[in-house]
This record gives sequence, structure tokens and C-alpha cells, in this order.
Amino acid sequence: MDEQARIMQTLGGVTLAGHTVQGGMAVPPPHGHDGSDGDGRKQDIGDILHQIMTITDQSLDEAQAKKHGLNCHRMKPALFSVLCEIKEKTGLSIRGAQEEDPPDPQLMRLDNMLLAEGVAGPEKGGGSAAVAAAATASGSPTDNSIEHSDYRAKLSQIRQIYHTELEKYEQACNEFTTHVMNLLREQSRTRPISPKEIERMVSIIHRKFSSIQMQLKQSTCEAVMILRSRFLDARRKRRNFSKQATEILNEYFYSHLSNPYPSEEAKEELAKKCSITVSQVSNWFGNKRIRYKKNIGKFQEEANLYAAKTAVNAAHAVAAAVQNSQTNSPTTPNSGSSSTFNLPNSGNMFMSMQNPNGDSYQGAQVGANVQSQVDTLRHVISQTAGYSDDLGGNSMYSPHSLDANGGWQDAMTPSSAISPTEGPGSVHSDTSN
DNA sequence: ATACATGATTTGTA
DNA sequence: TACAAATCATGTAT
Repeated sequence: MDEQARIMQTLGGVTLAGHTVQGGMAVPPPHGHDGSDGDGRKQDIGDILHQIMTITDQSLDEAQAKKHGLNCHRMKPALFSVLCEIKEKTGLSIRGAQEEDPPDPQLMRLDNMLLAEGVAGPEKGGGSAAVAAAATASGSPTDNSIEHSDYRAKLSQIRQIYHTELEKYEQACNEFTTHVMNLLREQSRTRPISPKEIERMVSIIHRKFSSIQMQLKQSTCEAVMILRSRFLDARRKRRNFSKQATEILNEYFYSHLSNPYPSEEAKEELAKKCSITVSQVSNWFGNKRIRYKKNIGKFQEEANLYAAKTAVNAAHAVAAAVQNSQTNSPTTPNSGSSSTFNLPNSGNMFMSMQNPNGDSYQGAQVGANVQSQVDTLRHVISQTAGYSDDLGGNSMYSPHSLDANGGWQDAMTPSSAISPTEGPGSVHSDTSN
């Protein structure tokens, strides 16, 4: 611990005031004089040197005591100035002057990246801006904020951890630096320490701490990259929706086949039910519409499946509606379905059909919200009514409602789909215009 | 390995 | 701006 001893070791072999110091041992003067004043002083110095050289072998308490003794020694100032001179001359303090820090490219890279990701830099601006910029590519801004709120939360978490850690390191670094500087200042009373040397020591400490900081930055970068790949870059990655979600979407699609364009509210509802975003719902419907239209035959089975699936519900709803209208409401028939596509022609056909009980469906056209069930039920009825034979297999959900432009015109219903496929002698030739 | 299914993105249009 | 259509890129079944 004692710097004095160390310095003396460094100075090994230097002739000091007529005494040769070798191998860390003070050799007594070769002259045979003793007792004289000069000799006494020389011996005194030799003594001091000896004490200094052996100070490392002593216990801490012992050394401390000896150190104090040396500090108070009358020869100390003289010796100290000599040591200073020697140190100056040996150029000890020059060493290390050339180690100026060139900016580490690796560190710069990390810093830049952290800045770009919004982890480093100003508090709230950079991060969200970067995220927003990265996310602007798709969907509406509102959706993005929803989609990436999780990402942002995680990023700010990383940011917070990074900053606290960084602060901790900086604090520790400062504490350590001041501690070392105090120590050096304290020691500069007993050994020569140039300001340059202190500076060098400080820079060494800083370098050490910055290497620790670099590790922190590195792992922060890694964390951000992982986060990015998991969230933002996952935009492009396709993950199939859950079976349940697909079912819900399909149910909606096929029960609104006449107008498969969910309103904003409906989209939100579906999104909530399916645990996906609104834009995903929009994507799904966009894809579904175009693919359905392109190859209806392929979707026939699916259409039947979902129609049958919701048939019970539809029947329930319609039956309830029938009862309701029959018992309570003598209101105008066919006044419902205002919210969805209305079915002028197919409606006629539909109403002309009778259920097994012989009840007319006329009265069923009541609630504005039964349109979807009606859609489904129509399909089911068309099957149970024995039309399938005439349809040549599975074309009950054929796309004849698509207009010439390929648009989803008002005729996109199962019932209207049936009539054009029917043969000339069809019982339902009258149903659709 | 391959073809097909499917969610996401891009581009053009009204 | 919502949508259609084309396209991309990946998931999945064979």
C-alpha cells in the first residue's frame, strides 16, 4: 500500500546522496568513518531509506506508525524534494502522455444506435418518434399507437433501466475518482505526484468505467434489437390467427355475405372478440372478400359450414322475431334491415317461401338487426327446401350478386345466387328479377 | 421440397 | 380514406 516504498523500488539502482541503493536494499556507505557529524547524517539517511524499503514487509499498523515517523522526520522535506527531482528527471510522469483516447468506433456505433432508438438522448421525443416513423408504413396512426403501445412500454422500460444503470455507473465513477484524487492529494504530501499523473489516473479510471458502460450499452442495444424484431419487424411476419378468431371472422363474413363490409364499430367489436387489431380485421376482410370473389367454388363448403353453424341462432332469432311481430307489432313488414344492405328482390323470394309450419316470413322482417341471421337462414332454407339438387351440387352460395364490375352489389345474397343457376323450369324462377 | 393457405404490404382508384 | 387487386413472405400440410 505504501507508495513511498514503491517509488523507492522504482528508483532502485539510483545513487542517492552518495548511497547506492540496490535491489531494494540500502547499502551502508563504504567509508569507514563513523561518529562524525557527516557520517551520522549519512547513517540517518540510510536508516530512513532502510525503513522505507522494508515498510512493505511490515504490518499495516506498524507501517502506519513508521510512516508517521518518517513524515515527521527532520530529513523528510529534503528527501522529498530530492525524490521529486529524481522523478522529474526519470520522466516517470511523461509515460502515458501518448495514450490520448481516440473515439472508440464501437462505442460510437452503440451510442448512435441508442440515440436512434430513443433509448439515449432526450426523454420522450426520440423514442416515440422513431417508433412512429417505423410504424407509419402500415395502418392508421391510431392503430399504430395501439399496436405498438406494448412496444413503447417495453422500450421505455429498457430506457429507464439503462438510465438508472448509467447514472449508477457515473455516480460510482465520480465517487471513485474523487476518492482516488483525495488519496493522491493526501499522498502527494509524502511523495511527488504531478497533476499530470493525477490526470492520468483519473483517465484510467474513466476508461475502466466507460468499458463497463460500453457493456451496458451493448446489452441495452441487444435488448432493443430483440424487442424490435419481436414487435416492429413482426409486422411483416405472418402469424396465423387463432382458430377461434378465424371462426368469429368467418361467421361474420358469411352471415353478412350480402354486404361483408363491417362498420368501424363492427370492426372494433370483432377485433376485440378476436384479440387482434382493427387493421387486422380490415386486412382479413379485404383478403377474404377478394379471395372469396376470385374463387367462390372453393369457399362453398366453408360457406355452408358457417351457414349451418349459425343456422340455429338465426332460426332462434327469426322465430323470436316472428312471434314478437305476430303478438306485439302490426307494423309495416319489410321495414327492417335499414342498417345493412337491403335485399329488394331476394327479399321477395325469401318472403314467398314458407317455413315448414306454413308461417309466412313476411312477419319476420322486423328487427333491424336480424339481417345477418336472415342471410344465414336463407342459405339454410335453400338447402332444406331441396334446392341443392337443382343447383348442381354446391353452388348455393354462388356469387351472382357480384356485379359486372366485380363489386359487391346489393344482390350478393344466397337467395339471389340461387335463381340464376336455376334451370328454366325452376320453381323459383320468379324469385329474383 | 413442394404447393397451397394466409396475413401483411403495396399500388392504384374513386 | 376505404377499398380492390396484386404481390410479398411466411405458415402449414403433404
